[in-house]
Amino acid sequence: MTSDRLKPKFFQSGNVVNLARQLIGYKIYTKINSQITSGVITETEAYAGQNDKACHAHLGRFTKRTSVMYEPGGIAYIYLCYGIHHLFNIVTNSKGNADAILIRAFEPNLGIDHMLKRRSKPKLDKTLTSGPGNVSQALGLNKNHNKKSVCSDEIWIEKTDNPSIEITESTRIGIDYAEEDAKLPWRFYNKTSKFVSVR
DNA sequence: TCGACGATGACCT
DNA sequence: GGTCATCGTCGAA
Repeated sequence: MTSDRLKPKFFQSGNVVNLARQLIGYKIYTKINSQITSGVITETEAYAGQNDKACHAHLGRFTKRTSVMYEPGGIAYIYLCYGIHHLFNIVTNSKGNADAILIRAFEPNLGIDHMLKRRSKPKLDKTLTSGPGNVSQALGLNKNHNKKSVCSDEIWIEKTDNPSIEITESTRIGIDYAEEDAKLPWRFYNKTSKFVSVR
């Protein structure tokens, strides 16, 4: 298994659905207060800018919150949901094209003790890092990391060559309001992993 | 200003 | 299966 750190150019591709699929099996790292945590991404969702009713920036909606999504790919979009949960997205595509990938789950690898502490949990189980709110909390991410690069020494992603991945596609979670776009198969997960929020 | 509501998760039965 | 905590953002007034 080889590893390569992804560069911003990787995230500036125009095909967010392809990128979301590719990220399954890649490794996400954060280094917060010199504590390194990492894991293998097991679940993602694609949000395709203005043509996607589920995306915050659909129809070119431009507000203070969504402005970060219009930046060139390779930075984080983190926002608060239900007043409680921070959701971690990666902005993709070129400047002006507001695409993003939501990271919904990963499989813990390094720094599990730090993640347990952040999540106030006694031991490792599936709920540590499945579900987008849990992902951000385990990695130590919050809205202070909004708009920061995901190709930096604080947050980065490594390409891996992992043959045991079996990718399944499905509809996205929690976006019933998006009408026909709610049916798009833009959620991807690794079938062989336990660390997936919904099957 | 203000009211409605959400890309959820934890805990209960 | 169901309930509910909890608050920033947005758009209407």
